[in-house]
Amino acid sequence: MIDLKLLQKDFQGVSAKLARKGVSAELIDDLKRKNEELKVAKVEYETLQGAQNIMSKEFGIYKKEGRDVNELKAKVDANKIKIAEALDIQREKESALESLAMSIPNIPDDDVPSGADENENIEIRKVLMPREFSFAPKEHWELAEKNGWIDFERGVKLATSRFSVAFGMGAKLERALINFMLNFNSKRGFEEVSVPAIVNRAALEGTGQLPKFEDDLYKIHEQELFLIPTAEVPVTNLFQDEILSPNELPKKMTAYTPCFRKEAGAAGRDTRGMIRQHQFHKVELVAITKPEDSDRVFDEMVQTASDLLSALELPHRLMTLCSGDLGFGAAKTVDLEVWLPGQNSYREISSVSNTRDFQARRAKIRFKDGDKNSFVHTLNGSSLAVGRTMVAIMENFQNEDGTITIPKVLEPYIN
RNA sequence: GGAUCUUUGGCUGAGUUGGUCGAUAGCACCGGUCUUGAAAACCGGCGAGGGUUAUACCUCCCAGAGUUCGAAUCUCUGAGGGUCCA
Repeated sequence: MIDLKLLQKDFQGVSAKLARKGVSAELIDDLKRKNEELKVAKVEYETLQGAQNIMSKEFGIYKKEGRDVNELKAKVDANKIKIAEALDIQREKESALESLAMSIPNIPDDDVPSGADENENIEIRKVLMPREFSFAPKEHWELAEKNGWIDFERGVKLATSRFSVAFGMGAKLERALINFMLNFNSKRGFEEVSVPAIVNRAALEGTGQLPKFEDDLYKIHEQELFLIPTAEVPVTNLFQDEILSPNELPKKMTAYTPCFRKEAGAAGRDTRGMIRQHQFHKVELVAITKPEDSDRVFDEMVQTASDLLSALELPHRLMTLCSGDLGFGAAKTVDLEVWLPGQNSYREISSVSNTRDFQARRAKIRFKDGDKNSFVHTLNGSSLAVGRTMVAIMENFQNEDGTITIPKVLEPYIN
């Protein structure tokens, strides 16, 4: 959630920054007005409630002294009606403000380039050059089926489209990658955690998936629970509503979970293969830091993901997302795109974001900052999306006869 | 699934004949005295959000609703936890 105090203080600045993310000035103006209206309503209610408290105390004293309370009771009863009305108004204003505020995205960092969409993202650097093929490289779905690694039809049979099944070496490779990634991240100082893949509404509100993106989530209706779209949700919310001690920061964690996404807005995109599945595996990095440390940890996370790709000998490039391509909660994002020779293009395989205090404010994650309590910064990044890593391995390590060489670092995990 | 108990500030834990209780105490934590330094001891501080220049003031004792002039304390519903019976 954006900082309403900051909005009140610097309306021009905030709305200018949000404009870069495509939020209209009218919306921000509306937010500001709703905030002011709530303040007025609160003062009204609190004044009445204060009077009520005083009268109630008097009432007790009157009783004790045996004085007549009829007149006081009449006053108190009259005031009570006004309080009820004032409270109704306050609640109305409160929910109006909240539902609007919760749907406003985070403010992008000043150094994020302006742009409308992914075409205006800026390349930071390329790491490892794509190999030269002496034959026409195949796409991964062809290789996957040919080697018997992935069965797309049976996934559809079991569930619906965009589900698949891994067999034999395909399944082994998946498991090897998860283990390799977790170990790699652990060595970089990220503590391994294992978390639920089902969470409640509060958790998803905390990280920003709700209330706005409910259509993208699988929901268990009878219990108001949701399948997680990313481990970012449970891991970040681990500290929801907590005040952390400064000496336990930064908290750096890594978690493997399955992820579930409806991909509601992606009809027709990547319908073949395993680039865009409803269920996929991912190893995630999450960090909780003091505000002054988040830039440093952000770089660390980007570097970790990039090094992971390098260890797997996968050519990739780093992209700074422009303002228009930035996710809802992100102030800054670097995407890692892996080279796919079969598709002859770079495709996203990891996305590292700094949300600053946006999620912390929603999830109420704070730390003792001297004598006051301040919001932490939260960061998240994939390292990596397992399915897409398998795609990258298949396409980059394919041989002319359609067989696939396993990257050296994974050998100990396969055998 | 049935019965019963329970849910208080980081933790433990008072408070349940409704009214100076937003709340006792211990531990932890922070500051100080003492010490070469540390420990112990002693002194002081110590829940959160809003609001204010700062006070005042308002809200929060699992969540929600109710009774009452007034609820941590009473009633109902729900959620979590314990125990017993299935």
